[in-house]
Parts: sequence; structure tokens; C-alpha cells
Amino acid sequence: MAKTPATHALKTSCEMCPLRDLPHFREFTPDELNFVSHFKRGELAIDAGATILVEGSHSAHLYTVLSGWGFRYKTLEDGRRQILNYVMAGDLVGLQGTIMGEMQHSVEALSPVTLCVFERDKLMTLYNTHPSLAFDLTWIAAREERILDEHLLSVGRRTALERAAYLLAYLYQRATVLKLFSTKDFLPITQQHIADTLGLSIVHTNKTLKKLAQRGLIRWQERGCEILNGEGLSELAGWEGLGETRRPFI
Amino acid sequence: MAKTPATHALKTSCEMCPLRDLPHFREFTPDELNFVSHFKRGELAIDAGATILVEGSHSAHLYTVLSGWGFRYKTLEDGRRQILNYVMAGDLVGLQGTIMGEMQHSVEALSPVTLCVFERDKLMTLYNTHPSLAFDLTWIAAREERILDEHLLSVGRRTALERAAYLLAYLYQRATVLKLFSTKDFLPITQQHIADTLGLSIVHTNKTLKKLAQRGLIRWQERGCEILNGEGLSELAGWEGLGETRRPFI
DNA sequence: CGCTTAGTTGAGTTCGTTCAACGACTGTGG
DNA sequence: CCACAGTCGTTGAACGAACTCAACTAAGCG
Repeated sequence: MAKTPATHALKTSCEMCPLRDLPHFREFTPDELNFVSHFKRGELAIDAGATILVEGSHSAHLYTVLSGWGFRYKTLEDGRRQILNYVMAGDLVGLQGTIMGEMQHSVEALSPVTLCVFERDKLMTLYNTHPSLAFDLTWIAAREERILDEHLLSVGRRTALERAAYLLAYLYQRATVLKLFSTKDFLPITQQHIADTLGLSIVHTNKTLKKLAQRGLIRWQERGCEILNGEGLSELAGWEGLGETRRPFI
Repeated sequence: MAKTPATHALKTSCEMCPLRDLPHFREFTPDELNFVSHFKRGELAIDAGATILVEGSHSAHLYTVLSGWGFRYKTLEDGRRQILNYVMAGDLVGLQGTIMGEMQHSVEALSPVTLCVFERDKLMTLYNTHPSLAFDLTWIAAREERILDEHLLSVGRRTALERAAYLLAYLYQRATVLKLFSTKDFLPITQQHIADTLGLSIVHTNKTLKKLAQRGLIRWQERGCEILNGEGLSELAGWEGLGETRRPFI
């Protein structure tokens, strides 16, 4: 029940967007910036634990995460859940649903989340008038595909220990470039989330995380995980890293 | 060492493209068709077993599969392999590499494959002059993402039997809409491929396929798998199907 | 004819699961 | 204020799914 943090102004102007200052994101031309400003309809504040998008729904909105953490997941009929990926600042949410019609996964907030809301109807205008932004959208989709490739390799072929190491290294790397580590705390994540990402049971996840802790790679705190040695985790997993220099965002 | 089939003309014109007749693909406007015709540089014939694209390479080409079967995969340093997805007629190959630079997966031919080769340099022209095709590219990337989501759910949360059933149902459904079942034969696939897709060992894959055969769902032949009951496989896996009506292709 | 690749099968082992119980902490209502 | 329920993490024990090892068949190819 964490509540929404400070109330936000109804709309942070894109010109003042705090994410834009990060060296991690590519810069916009004034024209692009202007278009995106008009593309943005408003903002939405979501409570921790709330569902942002639901599998099966049709009227999918298009969002960009301004702040907070969330995750995408799918479930089987009997409740088995698989977390597909995590979303954090700068990530586009709902593209699949917007482009193809029906949502085939759900999205849930891990922490309080702020979203930029975009006009779905203006999407074709984007393609018609701003080819560079259209390219960026394809880029973003291709990036997600690439990340899913690596996750699939992980769940399919890595051992439990390697899998856990990979996941934490991945999250650590993504959060680091976004400079999300102001304090020492980390992911507002439970071991159940990790289990559902790795395709393991909670019990075995717990024992696996203990092993990582014993090796001095992580430390588990109440409601979260602190990364002590991100490099060591990557190495243990045999993972090269995302290798991103700059990426587009909308 | 199956050899390349009949020698192809250097270039099948896009206007005569055999795939275009399939009700599964969306129609082009004359203008789009004309552009794609010029976008296409030529054709490439690949032997069964040959590698089409290699992980780590930078000069990735952009292809569309005209005929034949292949698969995308990644490997860990010690050789463990995970098959990510299969490619067949109408599929775009190499988009990730073209858009983002380096290839992070490899692609290999399962059967003799014919590819349309596209001008990588003209890609920006496509975005600049043909927004509808640009949209299609994003659509295609989003579709791959959606399929990977389902695979991840499968490998992470389905049992071995369900996983195998899902995979075969998936391949069957894709091949069916492409009308690839002229004769009764099926996927030119080995059990090793299936194992590397499901994240299982060959031995256990073999035993799992036996169970499917005992239930009368499939029949394993020399070098391939015949689907006796695609519906039954989907049901066993708890899989809804792809639910595609028409899709774009380039 | 031997060599290789693909599939099959059994035996023993390991990894990960389920079941179960328990402690720590949080929020809620009386 | 305390009692209670709920969530989250932890641990041990027993079980089962999937793995490795190993041996063997059958087919295809040089």
C-alpha cells in the first residue's frame, strides 16, 4: 500500500523532461521535441501493486514510464505466472497492444509509477510526419526483442544460479545507466517476482539467492535486493551486458 | 547435405511474388509494391544447414524468406544452445541487426532457403517516403516480441509435455496458414532442435515426444514430425493460438 | 564397408519441486 | 493497546522431473 508520492503537476512538459538530461538517451531535434510534446496527452499516477494494462483488453493505451518500476507478465489458466520483462524510466509500455490490437500480456506496478499518456490516434501522424521517430519506435521494439532473446536463453539454458545472477546483473545494469541508485536501496521486488521471472519455485529461488549472498555478490534486505558486485554477477552468468551506448525514447 | 533445389531466376519480381497470393498477407498499394521492388536487390539461395547470419557480426543484411525453413538461436560460451524462434516464408530476417547494429543471435537454415535481399542503405528512405511500410516494420517487430513472450511463458512455466505440445502446435499453425503442407511431410527438424527450443535434454525430449505420439497427437518420422491433431496439441498446452487474421510483410 | 548422424532405451544421479512448519514484520480492527 | 490475519522470507525433508552416462539400432553416405 505505498501511496503515490508527491502529487505531480498534471503535465510535465517534454521540454523539461528529467529523463532527457540523462546521457543514456538520444537527443531530440527541436521539431521532434515539439511533436512529442503535442503527442503527450497527460500524466497518470499509479499505485504500487496496481495493474497498468490487462491481458486480453483491446483499448490499449500507449505510455512511457516517467518514474517507478513495473513488470510485464503472462499467466496460464491455472495461475502459473511468467514475468517477461521489467519496465522502468524511459520504457514504452503498450506498444504491442497499440500496434496489433489486443494486449497479450499484463503490466503491473512494482512501485508507485508515473506514466506519460500518449494519444493513440496520433500514432499514424507520427509515422506520416516524423520518420525519425517512426524509426525509433521500431528500434524500441527491436530492443525489447533482443532482451527477450537473452531472457529466453537464460530460462532455457542457464542453471538456476546463473539465471539468478543474470537477472540481477541485467536489472542492475539497466538501473545504473538511469542513475536510479541515489540511496543504497534497490529493486522493490519480492523473491516471488524473481521466481516467476526465472521459471523457478520460490523455495528454490530463495536457496539460490542465498548462494549468491554467500558469495558476496548480493545482499537481501527487507523487500528488496542490494547488488554488491554487478560485475561478478555478469561474470557468473556468462553475460556480456546490454552494450548500449545511447538509445532513443519517446 | 540436401542441395539447393531448382536454380532460381536471379530475381523474382515482387509483382509476381508467390507469397502475395496468400490470403494471410496484407495487400500492397501499387506504390508500396513499386517501392519494395526497388528495395529488393536480389535473391540468395542457402543450403540446408548453412548459417545465414552470425552472432556478433556487424554488417547484417536484411532479408525476407521466400521459401524454406530456418531458426534463430543464441549460444553460451560452453556451447549450450537456445533456439529462439523459427523463420519461414514471409518472415523478415536480420531486422534487429539492421536497426541496432550488431547481431546478437545467429540464423541457420533447416532446409534449402531462398531469401530476398534488401538494400540496407535504403531503409531510411523507406521510413522517409513510405510511412505505411515503416508502420509495418514496427508491426513485424512487435509480432516477434509477442511470439517470444509466449515462448518465454512456455519455457518458464509449462511442463515438458505442455511445452512440446505448444511448440508443435505453434509450428503447425504457422505452417498451415502458409499452406506449406502440400505433401504429408512436415518440419525438417531433429529432436535436438526441439530440445534446444524447449530447454530440455535430447533424451528427455525423446521421451516426451513418445508420450505425444502415444496419445495420437503426432507421429515421428525419419527426420521430421507429422502433426496428427493440431487442435489437441493446442488444448494440451493450454494455448489459444496466434489469432492472426492478416499480417503485413515486406 | 566403416563412419557418421539420429533416434531409442535403461539406470543412476542431480536439480528443483512440493509440503510443511516457523519467525519476522505490517497493517487492521476491536 | 493488543490480538489477529496476511505477506514475505527461511529452512528441512521427501519426492519427482529432468539430467547425465552409456549402450545399442537404424539409416545414409563416402
